Amino acid sequence: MNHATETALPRPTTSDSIAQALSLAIHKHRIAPGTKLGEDELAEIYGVSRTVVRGALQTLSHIKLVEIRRNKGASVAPPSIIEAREVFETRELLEPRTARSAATRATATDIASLERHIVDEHAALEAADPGRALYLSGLFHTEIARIAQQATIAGFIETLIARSSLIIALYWRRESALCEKHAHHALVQALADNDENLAEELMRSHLVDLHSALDLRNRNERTLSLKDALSQ
Amino acid sequence: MNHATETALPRPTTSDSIAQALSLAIHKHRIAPGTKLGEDELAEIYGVSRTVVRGALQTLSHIKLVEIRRNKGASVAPPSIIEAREVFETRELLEPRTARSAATRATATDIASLERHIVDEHAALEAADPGRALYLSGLFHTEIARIAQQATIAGFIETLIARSSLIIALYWRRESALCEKHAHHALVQALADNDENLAEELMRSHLVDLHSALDLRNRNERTLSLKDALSQ
DNA sequence: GAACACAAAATTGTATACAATACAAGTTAT
DNA sequence: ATAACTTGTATTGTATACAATTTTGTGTTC
Repeated sequence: MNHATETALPRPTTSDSIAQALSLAIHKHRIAPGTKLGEDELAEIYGVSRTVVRGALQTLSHIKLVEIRRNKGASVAPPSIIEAREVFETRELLEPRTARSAATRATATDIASLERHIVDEHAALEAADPGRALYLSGLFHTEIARIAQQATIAGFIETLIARSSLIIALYWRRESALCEKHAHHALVQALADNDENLAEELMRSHLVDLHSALDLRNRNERTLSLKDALSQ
Repeated sequence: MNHATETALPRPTTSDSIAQALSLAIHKHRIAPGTKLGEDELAEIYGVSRTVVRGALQTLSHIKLVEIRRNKGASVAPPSIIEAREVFETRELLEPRTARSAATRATATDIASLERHIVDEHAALEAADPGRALYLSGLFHTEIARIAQQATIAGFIETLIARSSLIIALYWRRESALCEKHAHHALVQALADNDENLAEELMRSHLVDLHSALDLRNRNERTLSLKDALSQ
């Protein structure tokens, strides 16, 4: 049914590349929480068998980006308010400490990489592509975790950021702008100066800002759900 | 070649139950790190198709209990020294805080459950079943995370404990005894008294004790040695 | 006897076929 | 008209078949 099949995607061969593609689409808010992810549908879109799609969906379910219910299939996970609180509380526990480690270990190359991220992020905002901006914003945090050289914690943070994307899709208050530009920039400065205390504190307050920009009283029933979102 | 009689098999039907069974066997040190987990072999043992086994292995690889290399198959993960340090550092970051929350929230039922765990643990030790004792010891920590009512962190801790089991298999120093009985008991007491500070501190020192009972300078190759395997 | 080349076997990756379950529509009965 | 039941269709769960890759074994050459 989807004519975009040809133009759709590079050439994902393995489950992981499909998981990656789906993850990206979810991060960029091209697929909304709750959207059904039918196996046949995805198999056709990506030009592979259901076997491969199934592997990808299982991978994504492990990081709680998708929810699989037995005999019911997979759909993009819609985090509850409780889960949303937990995710941000956990981020507030892990990331400041990680930022501190990153400040200790950051090299010139690392700083350059982070600054490039920020430039891209600004470009996406100017191009009125908030989905991409959000995705890059998450990548920024992931990158800091990588710099901290704690692969285990970095992995946890990565899943928390993925879930944050879903949470933002559901609970973000329109009123509050994505005013992170400043926060990220200041953070990079602290890392460049190897100022551990400042980096930790900046990260903490940045996360608190993010957290408080959510409306965790009731869910935004932003509707949507068309699979055409996948035609990159 | 192992025979089906070795591993206990209730009646696993789905991937998850097989993952559970394998996970248990690994926790109990019935399967050593590095052991190859052939798909056909497992499929025959559990009486299911490779499809199902594959799903189980993928699940276990997500929590880093098994390692899957493309076209090479799955084997029980052998954590490196670096990974071992990371895992315990992360536990030392997460679990004391979690114990604090648990102290706040623990109910009489929770305490009873933990005490039952301890009794089982002692029983396993008396029965000279160190594998089961180790498994129950991990379950004790998992249970505390559950009591703390932070499902997200509890999930992280669960995977850390699973990996700890592998780490202990590789790096545990024979000299240091499993002297946790006391530590666990004191911890339960603190939880029962809702003494948050004490619970946090006890958990912290307990983890430090565990950590220091590891020899993280070079890998113990005993579990992989052929002669040991054949001498029994 | 060691090293290389190549063929055979075994194992994993992927696709397809079949079985089981859930969902929707239509029928009948009260 | 509503409720319960039945049947048909769509979707997921599992098994099998085939393709691709790695590993193993053998034979040849130096």
